[in-house]
Amino acid sequence: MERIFIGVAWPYANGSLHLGTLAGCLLPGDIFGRYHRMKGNEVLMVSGSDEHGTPITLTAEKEGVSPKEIVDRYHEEHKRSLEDFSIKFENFTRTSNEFHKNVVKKFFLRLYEKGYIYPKKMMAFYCNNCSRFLPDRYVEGICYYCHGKARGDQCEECGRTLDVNEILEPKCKICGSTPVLKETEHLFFKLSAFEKDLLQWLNGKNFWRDNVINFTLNFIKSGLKDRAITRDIEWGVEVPVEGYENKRIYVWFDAVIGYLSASMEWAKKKGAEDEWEKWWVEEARHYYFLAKDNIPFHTIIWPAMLMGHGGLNLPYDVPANEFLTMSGEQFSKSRGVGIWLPDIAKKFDTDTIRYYLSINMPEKRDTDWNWKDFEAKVNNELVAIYGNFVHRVLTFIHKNFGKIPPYLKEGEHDRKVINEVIETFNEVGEYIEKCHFKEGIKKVMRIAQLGNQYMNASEPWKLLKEDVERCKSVMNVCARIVKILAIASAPYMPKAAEKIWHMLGYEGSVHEQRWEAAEIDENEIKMPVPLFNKIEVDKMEEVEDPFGKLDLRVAKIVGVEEHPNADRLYVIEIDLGEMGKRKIVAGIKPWYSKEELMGKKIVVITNLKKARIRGVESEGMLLAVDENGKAVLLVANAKEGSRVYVEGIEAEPAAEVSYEEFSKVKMVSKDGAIEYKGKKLRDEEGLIKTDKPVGDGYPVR
RNA sequence: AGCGGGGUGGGGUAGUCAGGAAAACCCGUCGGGCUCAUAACCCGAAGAUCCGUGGUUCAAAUCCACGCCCCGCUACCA
Repeated sequence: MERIFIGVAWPYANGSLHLGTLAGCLLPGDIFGRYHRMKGNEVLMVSGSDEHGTPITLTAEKEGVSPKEIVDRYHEEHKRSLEDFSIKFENFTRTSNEFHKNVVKKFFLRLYEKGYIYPKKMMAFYCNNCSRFLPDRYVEGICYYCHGKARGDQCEECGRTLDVNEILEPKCKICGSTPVLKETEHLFFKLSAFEKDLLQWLNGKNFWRDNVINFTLNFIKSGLKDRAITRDIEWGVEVPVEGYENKRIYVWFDAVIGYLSASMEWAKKKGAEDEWEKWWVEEARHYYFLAKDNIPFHTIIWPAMLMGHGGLNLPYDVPANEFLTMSGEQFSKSRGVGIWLPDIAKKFDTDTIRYYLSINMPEKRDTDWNWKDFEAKVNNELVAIYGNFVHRVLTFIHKNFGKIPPYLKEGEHDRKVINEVIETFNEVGEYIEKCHFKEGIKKVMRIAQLGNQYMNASEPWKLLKEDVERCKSVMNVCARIVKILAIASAPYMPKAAEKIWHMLGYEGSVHEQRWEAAEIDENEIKMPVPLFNKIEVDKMEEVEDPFGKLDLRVAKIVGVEEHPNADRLYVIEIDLGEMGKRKIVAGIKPWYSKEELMGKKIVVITNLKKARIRGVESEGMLLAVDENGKAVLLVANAKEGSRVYVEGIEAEPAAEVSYEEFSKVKMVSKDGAIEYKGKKLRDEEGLIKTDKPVGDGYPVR
């Protein structure tokens, strides 16, 4: 028997859970946990809602409620989603509860007393208007070096890490006003002190996934910096040090300690207060399930914190996953790309989703959630191979015998088939143990396939008339395969496995069975009901083409002025017919004179988020081909204000699209016209053309 | 910009670290079989310059070099 600790990354309580979290963290953790419980190992699996930090306070302000209300809402919703998707934790708790806060404070103090936490003064942006210090990502400005867009402490253009005084024209992202630099003192965690110990610890981790170990080693080699672990906010865990009453512990620092506090809380609720020590102090293997963006927290920061604390177990393995994408696009709460667990749980049997995410898990690379593929895999694999095998066996037995028949007369292939099934069953377990969940579910399906093949070859429907004893024997073997299938699939599809278990006439729960390829008993069986139904993904589920969100129009240039503070920009007045006139800023001055532009019919995106460009507001953007940095305008034919489109994509313009969304739409030059996904851009009168000849394949911006 | 991961039949993936006969699996397509079962299941076939170029080797998807393309991370999106 072994002790297994399973930590699943804490979902942030600022929104609903989406499929990415399920595919990358919750589901692999759950499969692993369920398997080990069946294996007879002692499992402690914990996680909870991560409820502190600035984003939550901002959401609260936006909605005019308290942060507590926000986190209460999402914590409850998360718990419901976990139940919907059969994710079983020993303890799923939350970071805003007092128990957790106390553990964090104790942990913090211990590091403080051991000298791993020290104070340091620093300069930070303070917004007078919002009356608060601004976290890095809420400051936007211009990079001192390349004059590109700087977000927080980093320039998005040149990638340089910026000091606060290297950000020009800083703006508060919340209110838009200019923040000032103000001195503040924070407590820092001496991460740098752990470099050697971390490297030594990582030395034995050559069994980790390539991406995890390489990324981690590289991260350490590039130098560990001490990080501030307090913030100037009110929402969070109080700092247990005098003079810091107005500050709170930084959210990531408090969240990872949750693994420990949740374990302690579980023991306490159980009435065995010291039992957490069995996992944290005594020998136990610690696994953490998370996605790739979270790697350094679990392979560097948390281990360093544990080392600093002393006497606690470090991670054994961190099988981080890649990302699940949505038709190639990354899930994003801010951009609203994603599928939310509460929504999808209403529409489909959650085991079908667990199946698709298991067989399509982003273990080694990003994988794509594709609705059509989901439909195909559920219908052609899960229903047809797995569901149908169970159903044909059970209905045959129910109809002809009423109970599972005994094994009376040997057939020549029986032994061979059973051995192969058992071998495959064992492989399922081996793969799960190695965290190769995808391979594991494939082996589960292999068991069903073996069953189908055996039944086909044995033709019990013929034997029923010719040789009943042999028929019974064949069905005994089939029933046993069904039973093994139920056990093998229990970690992956807990509800379906349980249904099979009961249909086979067993009492209790399949989840309490031992993980073994057991013999079958002569149970009476109930009227079988199909396990899964075929699904149909209606059009609404499919994400519309991002092109459809753009509102592209023909615009006539009616005025051109020079931009007051920029030498490459024009401020252009355009006429959009019925939509009226408006001003846009365009960087085409080096290539077009004012006279050339006047009266031209061009293509403009009108629902792009308004942007202030060097002090002048631009209400849209003109489209041009970027030929190695040189702009070439697109020219239209139809009257101003009319739509520009490609055939076959329905135009459903969003109220507003961000620049990022726009840049996802990849239009390129081709034969003097513009193509999107191989189709030509056009208006009512004909194709959109380029103003001047341009080579093929250049992007439109 | 730096770093990490990836590019394998029409789609989705395994194989790559330890190089070796026919590049494996699921879906789709085509042909056949069967009828117990949710038009299911079973068998067979077609279909791949394994991103490109060059190199090492008796032998390269696999090792090396260069290049192209996708994704992510860079400390607050799983």
